[in-house]
Amino acid sequence: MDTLELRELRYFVTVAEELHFSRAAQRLGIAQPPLSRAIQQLERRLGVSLFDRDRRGVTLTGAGEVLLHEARVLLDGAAAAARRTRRAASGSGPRRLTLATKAGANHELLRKLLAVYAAEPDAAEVEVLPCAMGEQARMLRDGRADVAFMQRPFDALTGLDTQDVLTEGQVAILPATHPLAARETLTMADVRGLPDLPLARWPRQDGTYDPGPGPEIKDLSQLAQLIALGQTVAVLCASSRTWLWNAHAAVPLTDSPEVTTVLAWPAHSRSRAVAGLVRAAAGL
Amino acid sequence: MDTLELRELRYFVTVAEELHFSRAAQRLGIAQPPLSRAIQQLERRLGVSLFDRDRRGVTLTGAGEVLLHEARVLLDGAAAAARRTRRAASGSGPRRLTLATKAGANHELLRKLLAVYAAEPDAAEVEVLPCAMGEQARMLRDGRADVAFMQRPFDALTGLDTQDVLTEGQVAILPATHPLAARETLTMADVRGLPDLPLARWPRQDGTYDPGPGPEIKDLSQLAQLIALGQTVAVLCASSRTWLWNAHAAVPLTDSPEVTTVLAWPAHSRSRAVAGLVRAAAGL
DNA sequence: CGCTCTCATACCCGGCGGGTATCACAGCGG
DNA sequence: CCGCTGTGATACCCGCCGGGTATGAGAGCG
Repeated sequence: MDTLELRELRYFVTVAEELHFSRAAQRLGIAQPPLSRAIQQLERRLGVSLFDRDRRGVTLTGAGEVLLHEARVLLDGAAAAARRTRRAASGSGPRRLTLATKAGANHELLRKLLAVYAAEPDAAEVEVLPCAMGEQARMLRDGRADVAFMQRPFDALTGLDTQDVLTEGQVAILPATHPLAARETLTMADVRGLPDLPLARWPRQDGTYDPGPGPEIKDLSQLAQLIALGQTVAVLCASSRTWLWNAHAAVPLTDSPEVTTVLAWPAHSRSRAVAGLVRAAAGL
Repeated sequence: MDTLELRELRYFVTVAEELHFSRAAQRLGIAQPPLSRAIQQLERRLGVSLFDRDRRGVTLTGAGEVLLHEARVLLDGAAAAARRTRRAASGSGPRRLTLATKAGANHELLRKLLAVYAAEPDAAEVEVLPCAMGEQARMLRDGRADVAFMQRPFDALTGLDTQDVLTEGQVAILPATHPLAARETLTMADVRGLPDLPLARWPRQDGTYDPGPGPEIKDLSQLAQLIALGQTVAVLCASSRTWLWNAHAAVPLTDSPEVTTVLAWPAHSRSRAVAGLVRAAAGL
């Protein structure tokens, strides 16, 4: 019948990644024949062929590609479900929330939100978990966090629900000694392609960087250091001013897109505590 | 270990719904003892107790509530994954798309979108599937449709990604013979609480209706009929004008919230065809 | 033509998911 | 106070299925 099992999906994903039954079996810690059989069984159940095994190797069919993606989502979801359940049990209970946030971003706003929320009658205890650059989305998706501070349009918000909290412009952060630091405003064209000061590069979702001359940034303290040393410029949202050093200068950009800080949570969350926090955020 | 299995989750959900092991076992078509054992095993695996079994009945623990919700999402996801995989295989392939749309809404816009998309080099064939009121979301979630026309803020878009297509005001649709039909504009206050003409009521997500004097609407043809008969008024987005009868009159509302028609698709979709359609929609 | 590398097939075994019988316990009516 | 009823838990057995090993069947290749 219809009754997919996660074990089969785990097997399938491994084979689809390796495109090689023996290697996949090895990675799974089982022998090759049972793996072949499991995949055949899955194909029979779905009534669909997932791999083309012709001479010279195994390839995914169209349906296989679809299932590969679906299966990954499901497996991640299962791991998240387990984690959320464990967290709900282990002391934390529904009376405790974990909020993930960018390491260096907007403690003012967060403080205000937490203060407003704490005033609610049945407010949960909120644990704030600063995390690396694009890490919040993963935290939410895999169940380690209940809610997160993120930024549109930078962060990938797919599959998350959001509540806008604050919209603001961006500023260029440059060394205080740089000639442009004295200007009242700048344009993107001004900061892009300064021969002496390449624009810093952020990691994309997958952790890679697009090519360019600027340094590859891993976290804010590193960026701050590099700017102070006069080695790079960065473009950040205006509230980044809160953590600037003396050696930094922030100049508003007139033509950069606006950045909206949002509170984000997994689309299917039904936690009362999250709902309360969102209500508080909506009222800011 | 960590290795949840869907069979266990199915069992768990059934017990959680029945709050009674014997009845749950009956519904599952197995005997009670294996079911008890399966649940115990699940609890052991998670290291969490999911039910309180004291004298007089079984109740969910906090962690149990969390897992119940997570498990339902996962099981729905698994069913959707199977459906999507089968659809991807059965002829349709990635070269075919199913678009769900409200029965009577905005064929103009849809025609334009389909025309623009069809002009793309590798456009897929699009099958349009008109469906009942709030049905599109379910269609997307359970894998029967790839993409849908929906409306904000009416439809529940949780867990879906969207591309705005058109924003417009709302109009009151009333019998052509009604005194207010001659007015240039109306306000919400005008149409709410007309003694002779109660406002039509739409189903909510769960299929229930909020209380009120007006008739409970199931589909547009029914609504059109009732308005023509002079039995009700409705508030709809401006593009509803396309399907009006002679016996209807549409009068713009000045103070009703704007309605945005959006193209929506499951948050994790990676289909090239969907992406193409979204691109076409973005360019409208 | 064999050698090798693939995945599929054939076959066997042990564990686990399923069943039946029974227990332990709580409420309850006599 | 005592069975009776109905709950979930325990004990035990069985058959199937997931796992293993050995081998087959093609395809490339020296």
